[in-house]
Amino acid sequence: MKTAFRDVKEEIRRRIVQGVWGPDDLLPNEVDLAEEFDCARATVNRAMRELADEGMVERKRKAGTRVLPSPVRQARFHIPIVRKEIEGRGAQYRYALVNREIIDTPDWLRARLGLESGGKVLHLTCMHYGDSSPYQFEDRWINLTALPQAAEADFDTVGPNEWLIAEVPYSDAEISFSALTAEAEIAKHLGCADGDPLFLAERSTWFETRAITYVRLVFQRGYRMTTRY
Amino acid sequence: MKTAFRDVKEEIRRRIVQGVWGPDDLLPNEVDLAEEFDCARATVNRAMRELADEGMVERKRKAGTRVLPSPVRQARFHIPIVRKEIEGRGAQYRYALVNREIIDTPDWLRARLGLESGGKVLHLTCMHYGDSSPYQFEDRWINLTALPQAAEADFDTVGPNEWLIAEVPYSDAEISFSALTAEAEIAKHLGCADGDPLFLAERSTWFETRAITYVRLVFQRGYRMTTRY
DNA sequence: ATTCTTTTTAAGTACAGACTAAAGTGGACA
DNA sequence: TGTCCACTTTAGTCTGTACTTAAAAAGAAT
Repeated sequence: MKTAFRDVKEEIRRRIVQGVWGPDDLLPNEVDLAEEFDCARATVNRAMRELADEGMVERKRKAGTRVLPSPVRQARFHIPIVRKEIEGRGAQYRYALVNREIIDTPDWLRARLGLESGGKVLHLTCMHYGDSSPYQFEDRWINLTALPQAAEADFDTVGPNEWLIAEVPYSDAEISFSALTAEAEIAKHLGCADGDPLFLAERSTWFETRAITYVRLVFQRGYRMTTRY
Repeated sequence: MKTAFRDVKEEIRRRIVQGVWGPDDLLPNEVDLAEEFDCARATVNRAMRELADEGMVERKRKAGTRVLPSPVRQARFHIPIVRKEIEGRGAQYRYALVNREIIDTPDWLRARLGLESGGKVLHLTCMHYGDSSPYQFEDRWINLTALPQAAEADFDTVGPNEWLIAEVPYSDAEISFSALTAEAEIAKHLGCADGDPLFLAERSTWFETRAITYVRLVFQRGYRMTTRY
């Protein structure tokens, strides 16, 4: 008997999985379960709290703990750093800056990041390769009002992602996945056909309400973002 | 002072965000932090454990707790039940069965689900609508060896997803997102143009190592799967 | 110097007890 | 009948103590 709370958690999970406690059923309260499992209430509490975290049960004061009807409500995706992802596959990582410009912040970007009008942004486009074959196209916009030092940074050798990680301590972010069609330029960069369907990840990040960057990551053809749960 | 552990957690998070403790830095140990915050070690432990869960720090016995270099490593996505998602937008949900057939399990499906050869599967295609406009195309395969009762179920009125939730208590799953091109049939169902890029979610589920179902969910044009963290 | 062993340190877990805060329940009252 | 408030139940949290375990560091043996 190594970790009691894990055992309790797995036993409760087992009973839910096997239908002993069906959807919307109310579980026994913590005191009773603690007695049944012969452990402290805190132990049962931890087990059930983690099950609630995972979306398996719902807990409310006084109302008790009940089994949620839908099997799974959430999945965790690990958002990889491109270089690590490529190296993790045993391939050689290569980065290249395609284009760099400083321009007035376009309206669509101001709207997306919630910016005041009038600032400048650094617009970078770059490519990430694995063993010389195109892996990801990066279209990056950095808010120079919040990060003026980005204008001086050397993005010829260091990718903007890694530069930002080192420069900005931490941030809130919004990420979304969707699909898009490769048009001429992206098709050329990614070495796919014009019109191919591509997987797109977009991320906006803020540092304490100040918008930092917005990025569009277009993945190679056939890319799949996968997770188990 | 309502919840001490939350305060501790937010203060630690603040220090990391603001760079007081930078990437790869070692945090003070639990005993010291407990003294600083004037609380029990268990309280600090809970705060740091949750930060570790969120991917902000890494904890190792003896080695202590250190700040992880990359700002965010993971994002949680809520996988919605189609009906709830549509109703949540205030739209009227409608479901329609497009096709139903029972066939020998195709090889690609056996490979994907890790099945023995020889069984039959129920293949369903259906549509989900919100306010009469197409929302999602569902291409569902149910393993009749594991779930023979599916052959008798009435999928004219109940969607396979909701039927499965009620029938199979719980399961492991693998989910992946990618992009695909609308070909004629799907374009017709989803009311988009041939060749449009569409967002695809695929999910395989198992119940205690027995494969239950594989489903391809093709979303309406322009669908975005979004989360904040 | 290298490898093995022991020690030490910091996190991981457990528990009993206590108090808090929601949220149903039911009764008093208008 | 309907509204509101006191009561009760149940999860949420904190504390202090104790013991366990992993792993780094230091020491010992080769």
